[in-house]
Amino acid sequence: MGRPPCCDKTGVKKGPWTPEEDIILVSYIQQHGPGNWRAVPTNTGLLRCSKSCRLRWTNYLRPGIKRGNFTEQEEKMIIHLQALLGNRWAAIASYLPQRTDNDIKNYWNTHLKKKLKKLEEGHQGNFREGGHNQSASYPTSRGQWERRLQTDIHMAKQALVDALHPEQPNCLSQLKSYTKPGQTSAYASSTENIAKLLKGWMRDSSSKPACANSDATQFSFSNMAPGTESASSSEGTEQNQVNNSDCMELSEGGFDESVLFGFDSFESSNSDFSQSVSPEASLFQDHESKSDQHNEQVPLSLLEKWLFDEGATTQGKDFLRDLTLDDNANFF
DNA sequence: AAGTGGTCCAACCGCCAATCC
DNA sequence: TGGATTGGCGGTTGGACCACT
Repeated sequence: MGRPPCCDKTGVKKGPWTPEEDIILVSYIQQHGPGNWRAVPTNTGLLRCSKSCRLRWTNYLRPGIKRGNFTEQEEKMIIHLQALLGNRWAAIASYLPQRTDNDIKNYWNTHLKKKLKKLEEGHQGNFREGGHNQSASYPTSRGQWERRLQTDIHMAKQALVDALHPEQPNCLSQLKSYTKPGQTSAYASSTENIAKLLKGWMRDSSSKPACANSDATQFSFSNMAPGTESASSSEGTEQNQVNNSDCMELSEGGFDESVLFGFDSFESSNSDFSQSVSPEASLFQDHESKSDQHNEQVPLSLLEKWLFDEGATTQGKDFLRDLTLDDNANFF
């Protein structure tokens, strides 16, 4: 009856992953693609639970993950999606495909919660200083509450529109926002060893015939390439922060990483990566890419559709309907 | 230099719906 | 059909790191 256990509870290694384990996992996924996690520990010999392998892949090794500081736009988007969706980090992450739900959750818990709390306290403090006893957040009468809600919705609407329609920054400006001067990415430093270990192996793999799911598997190293870069140069911490698919021109390496890792096709193809994010996000991405092509932006309708389909709260529906009717008209 | 407290984040834990056999 | 298991998710933890005393 049922399936065999995914892994023995005994003899399962826990704790931080070593570069060697990463290499084993990534090379396995390169050959077989992500999925069937149950088979991963047994087929690779990794002393890890299948769940641990999946988490390591999705949160760290998966291609297309952007490391480093969150941009202002991402921050805004998280704040307002969190307001709309609650702590549904996976759903929120589907709108930020380069970020993992874990990253977003961590960022929310460590940065944004405090930030919003401070703002709220500051807001309340101002009210108290001004002689108001009521909480700014919770006006007592229904009329006040409704006015407050309308104001909040309007503000949220505006900020979400801002977040969804950033002035597309170029790579260098993104680069600046990802990394403070002198800051070293923990990811980069931790993957540096992986990169060193991978360096020779990847060159070999580039000459191997592509396997059936080569799209996905070549991508597997897209987020490792910066480590490779840093391994071969004395600095390059800023480069480590940059999403390679966005900023290939930053590559100064001796070989063409875009060819080696298949960056060119990464964003636009029907890769495993795009399939691995939610259908909504894929739609979203698809429209974003189309928007880029036509220099116009349409993602709001998709956000709206998704929330409607998800059975979002009536408030959310009203908000989005309002958003679509009002601000889209203004915006486009 | 050592101790302390705060911050950050990778990884684990537990729950649950979906899937398998 | 139903129990076992997987895969996905959100919450939480533990340790590394840093600033300050």
